[in-house]
Amino acid sequence: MATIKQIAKKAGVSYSSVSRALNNQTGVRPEIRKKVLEIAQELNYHPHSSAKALVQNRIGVLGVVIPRTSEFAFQNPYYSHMLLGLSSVANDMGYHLMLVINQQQSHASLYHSHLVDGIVVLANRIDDPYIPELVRDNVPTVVVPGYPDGWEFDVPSVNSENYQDVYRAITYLLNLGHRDIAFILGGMNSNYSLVRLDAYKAAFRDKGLEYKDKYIKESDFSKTDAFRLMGYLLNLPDPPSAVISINDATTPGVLHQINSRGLRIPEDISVVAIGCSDLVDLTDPPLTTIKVPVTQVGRAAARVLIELIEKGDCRERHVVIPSALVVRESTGVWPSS
Amino acid sequence: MATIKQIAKKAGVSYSSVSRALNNQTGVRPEIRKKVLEIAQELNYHPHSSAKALVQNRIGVLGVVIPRTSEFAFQNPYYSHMLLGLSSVANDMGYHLMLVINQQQSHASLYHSHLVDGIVVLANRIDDPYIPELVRDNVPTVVVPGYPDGWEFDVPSVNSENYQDVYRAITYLLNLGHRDIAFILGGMNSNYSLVRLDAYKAAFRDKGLEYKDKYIKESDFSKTDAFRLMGYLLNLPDPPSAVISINDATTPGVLHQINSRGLRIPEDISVVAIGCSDLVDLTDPPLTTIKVPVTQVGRAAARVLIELIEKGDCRERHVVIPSALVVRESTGVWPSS
DNA sequence: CTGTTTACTGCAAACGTTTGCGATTTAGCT
DNA sequence: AGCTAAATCGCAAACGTTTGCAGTAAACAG
Repeated sequence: MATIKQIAKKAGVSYSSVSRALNNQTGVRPEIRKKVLEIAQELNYHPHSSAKALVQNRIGVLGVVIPRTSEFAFQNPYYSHMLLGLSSVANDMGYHLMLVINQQQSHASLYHSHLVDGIVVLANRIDDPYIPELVRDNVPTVVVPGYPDGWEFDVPSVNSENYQDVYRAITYLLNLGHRDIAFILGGMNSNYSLVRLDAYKAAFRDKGLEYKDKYIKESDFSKTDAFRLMGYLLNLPDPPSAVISINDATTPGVLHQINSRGLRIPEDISVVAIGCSDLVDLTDPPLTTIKVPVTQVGRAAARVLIELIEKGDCRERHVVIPSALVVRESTGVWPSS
Repeated sequence: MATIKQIAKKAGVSYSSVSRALNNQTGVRPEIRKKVLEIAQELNYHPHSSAKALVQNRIGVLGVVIPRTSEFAFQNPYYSHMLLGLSSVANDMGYHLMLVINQQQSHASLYHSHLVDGIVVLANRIDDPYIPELVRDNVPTVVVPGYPDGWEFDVPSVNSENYQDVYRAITYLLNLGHRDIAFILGGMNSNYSLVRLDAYKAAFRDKGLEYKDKYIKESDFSKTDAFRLMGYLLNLPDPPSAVISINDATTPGVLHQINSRGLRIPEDISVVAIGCSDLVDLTDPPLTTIKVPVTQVGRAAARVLIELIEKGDCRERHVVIPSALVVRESTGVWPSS
């Protein structure tokens, strides 16, 4: 492995000059710089990132932590899209990505051992015990999604319009005449579940209507569980006339349950999906969907984190990426006949 | 940030003793060891990984590179499953994961700059220009999937039974009476496409039958393209009676095309899917599937790579993870009436 | 009590960089 | 030519560890 000293010896200059030449800093004669660069090329020189990190106190790596999650949850295309967004910005800004899934120890230790310069926590849970430590220790951190308003501490976050989206979707369904609208949620420690349920309730309230608790079901974010819950709902004496499914993991389960009973969408039941998967287009009929711009969220998260690392602060602590309710053919007026 | 020197000063011992105590090496009095550990705890000490790496010439990170891939290709649950497998073994063995997507420079530079101790290349393409460099420079490397037999160089690899699976599936279809079997492939620079196409052809040949080139279609691994190609196939004067779809990205396109024409599965056309997604269970009818054990492949890849890093060599250079053809209801005898 | 092994301890070098500072050269002006 | 300012250059320290080696103390055997 070639080092700066070897280049220096071969070029007949001191190694501080080599360093300056390689980092194209000022204070080195053009001819020397040229010569150094040539030799570096020839020797296939690559700077030793650890040595560099040691003196500069910066390693150029973003930690991406995905807290303890089940295997089925990780199948969610959410993570792929997010990683793609994070990676693209990180690449452009000269950072690498360290991926940490299901790690059993504190997030902060990654930072304290100088493996990463900052951390983004994906699919953040309200009860994640390690976030307070990140805040206390001043670790550059971005959480996705953010905490509800008025939370006890303030961490930079990136969100899509979780609240507005669901609010719009429910309002839309209410306007179509639906009143018995089921909501297949995830666990209530997920910020997504919390915020989206709030929006669900608010949409009813703002129209002077009552939602019914029995139509609100917490899943474990798996297809299987969504299938089960949807079965329960359809077995009710007064089954819902519409259902909204919280993410790409639950939607297939919901659809499967509906299809397996031979129910027609939207004549017998309207369906609204939330997610980033474009599998929804596959369904028959195409699903009315809250299309979550996950890749964009990932890009923004990387951007904010890098700003946090480099400037020590960020201009916008809570970024919101706009999204949209895409109305397709799985929703219809109620009653339908 | 606490350092070893601070601990040393506080404990009143030399910092070599502290180092030995922390790495529980021999040669330090039990009482001192205890004291050191207490102080380390109290000071929230974390070893500086760069400093460690500098002297030990080992950073404890596996590079996971996903070569230039399109956004839609990365949606494939393949990657999630793989990362889960890699991560679980890496965690257990004390390694971290560096995720590199779509990087524009050579894979080897990651290693040369000491960012990683070794590299696994996912969804390796036959024409990836950076693999030879990894081989030449003796970088600990595992590719998934491997190269075809007799390839010009030999890189450790992990595969599922790509060949056998397709061979079995085609044989199964032939036994059902099918002769016009379409194959929706990916690009022919993908090792998956190459190997699986070989198996397709061999299955025909070994039964003394002829396959027809017109039923073999190369997609770009996208749902959209699969939809288009399936449309083309169904428009033929003699459309295929069965179709096999190469991965989780193409299958939805294939199904969508079939469904949108109101064709019945398996009465009008039999379908075999290849993939790791369990979305296939969602379809009606449930799909006959070559279930690819991607997470296992990921686990094996990490295991081999770590062995390569630590021992300098590995016992088994080409690991094959067994998989299975799961026959469900999307395949039937032909002709069906 | 002496000699020998064993367990512990600390010094200092090494890993490959960056960077402040002083020394030296070069360039620019009169 | 003589003076000043600017550009270039190299020395050496520093970053936080690990580790070989030599030295010291303790334990043990004779």
